[in-house]
Amino acid sequence: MQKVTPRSEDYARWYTDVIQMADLATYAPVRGCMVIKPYGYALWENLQRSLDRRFKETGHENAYFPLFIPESFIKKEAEHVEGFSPELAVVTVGGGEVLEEPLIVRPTSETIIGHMFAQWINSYRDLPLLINQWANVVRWEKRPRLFLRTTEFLWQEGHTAHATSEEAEAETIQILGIYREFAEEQAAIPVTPGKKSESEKFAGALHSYTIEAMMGDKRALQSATSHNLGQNFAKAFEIKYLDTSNQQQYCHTTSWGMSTRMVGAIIMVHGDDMGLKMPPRLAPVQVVIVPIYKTDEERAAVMAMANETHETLRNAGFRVKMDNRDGLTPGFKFNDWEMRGVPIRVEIGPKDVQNRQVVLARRDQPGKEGKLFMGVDGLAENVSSLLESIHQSLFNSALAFQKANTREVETYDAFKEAVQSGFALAWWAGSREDEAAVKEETKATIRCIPFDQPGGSGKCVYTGKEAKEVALFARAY
RNA sequence: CGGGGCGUAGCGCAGUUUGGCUAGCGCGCCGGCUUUGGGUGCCGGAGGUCCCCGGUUCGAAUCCGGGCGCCCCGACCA
Repeated sequence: MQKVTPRSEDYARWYTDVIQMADLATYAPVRGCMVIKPYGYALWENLQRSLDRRFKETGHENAYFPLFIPESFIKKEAEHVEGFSPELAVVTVGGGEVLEEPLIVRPTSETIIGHMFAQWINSYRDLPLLINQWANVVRWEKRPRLFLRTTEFLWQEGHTAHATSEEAEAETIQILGIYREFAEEQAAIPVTPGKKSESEKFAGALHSYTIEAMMGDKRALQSATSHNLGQNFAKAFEIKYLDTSNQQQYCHTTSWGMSTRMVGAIIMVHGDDMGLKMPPRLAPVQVVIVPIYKTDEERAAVMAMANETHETLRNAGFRVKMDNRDGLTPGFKFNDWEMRGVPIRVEIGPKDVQNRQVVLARRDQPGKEGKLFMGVDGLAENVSSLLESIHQSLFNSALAFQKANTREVETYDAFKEAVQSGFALAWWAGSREDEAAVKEETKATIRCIPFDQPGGSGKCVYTGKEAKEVALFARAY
């Protein structure tokens, strides 16, 4: 097995190396598409389970809508069609015959779900309608990258309808809170929640909200979005209800999503030159056991204790893997599991059998410093607190990195320097055109207007006009 | 869509300039021995439409023409 390209040498290659060497995914024989391998899919499933639980706890229900959307549906909302038409995959032939109306392979499902909502909603009593679907979508991207932007990707898309503008806004914000909580508490990724600028918002939305995270190369990644669609789609699809005074009213709708892109975030936020670091709460394998022996005699004793340990930890509810592969040296296995990012490795050798102890090695502290001896008694408790501590340490170092590379800037010169490598926080009162000019000159865009504002006012970093809000700028994926 | 690179074993590549013997190497894979507390070593073996089509030639991975595909950088996009 060879080593990954160091991050400092070529970050993009490091990223694709890690994905393939850690066995998360591989290129498919179709341009821009990937095969998610079992280890990568297991991570996605853990992520899915965790998010799904949160959606259900807040009253949402899962459903499933068709992969194909009639072309005319896409065209009903003006901004929506303009935003998405360049990246649509279109089916024109079915069963050997040219279709009367082409079918779009869904790039997102606002339109077809809007069409169904119009039929399902009649009365204020039908509201709110809170639906989520887990699905694949297709966007014909010009420049695909594994997990970050693949032609086909997996995601969840929530779609809700409400009686009032206030309720729709509250839903949009609530969901963003769920995404933030998920990112921080499950994936150990600190994020900046905020509002999208006019030019960055979703095609057809009133407002878009986002959580932005800083990757290991100091670029930003939009990790999830939540949109208040206002009445735009309700009007396009006639989603109406009768209010208590028997008046027809348009609904206020929302949509929100998190995708397999999140896997890319996990790789780029935590990974190092030895490979992945899986956040413990989502890790497909939380603990790997590596038995070490020379003779058959040793093997019998070591395996007995290794199996006992395996069972103890499994019964305690951990995701445990026994690496009893023959013919591979311990050193090889250590490196292999470090590449895969398993948070805790348990080493058991003849010496440990004698002393009724094991060696625990933590992935976030490489080498000897991360190793500690631990008695077999009470192992499960110790593993539990160690996993917690690893989660915290991953989160803390990601947060420290983000803070160290985020600068508050007042002049445009300082701004330009800051966004070369990192985030810049700056007062902003510019127009859409100003934003485009900044992008042209620096490649940086407004990632969001953070919820967390200093208050008061300041001087816009670009126009010099009086500004009431601070924007977060960065180069983004 | 613009620029660059590449297509030869599962993966990474050499060979192509200057056509010629049975198409090689490393990793991985299979078998055996050896080794095992930080990427063991040795021996043997399996594995190929040299991207595709056409042409030139006694002879093409190699030369000529056409096509296809993928990757990277940029523009676009969320």
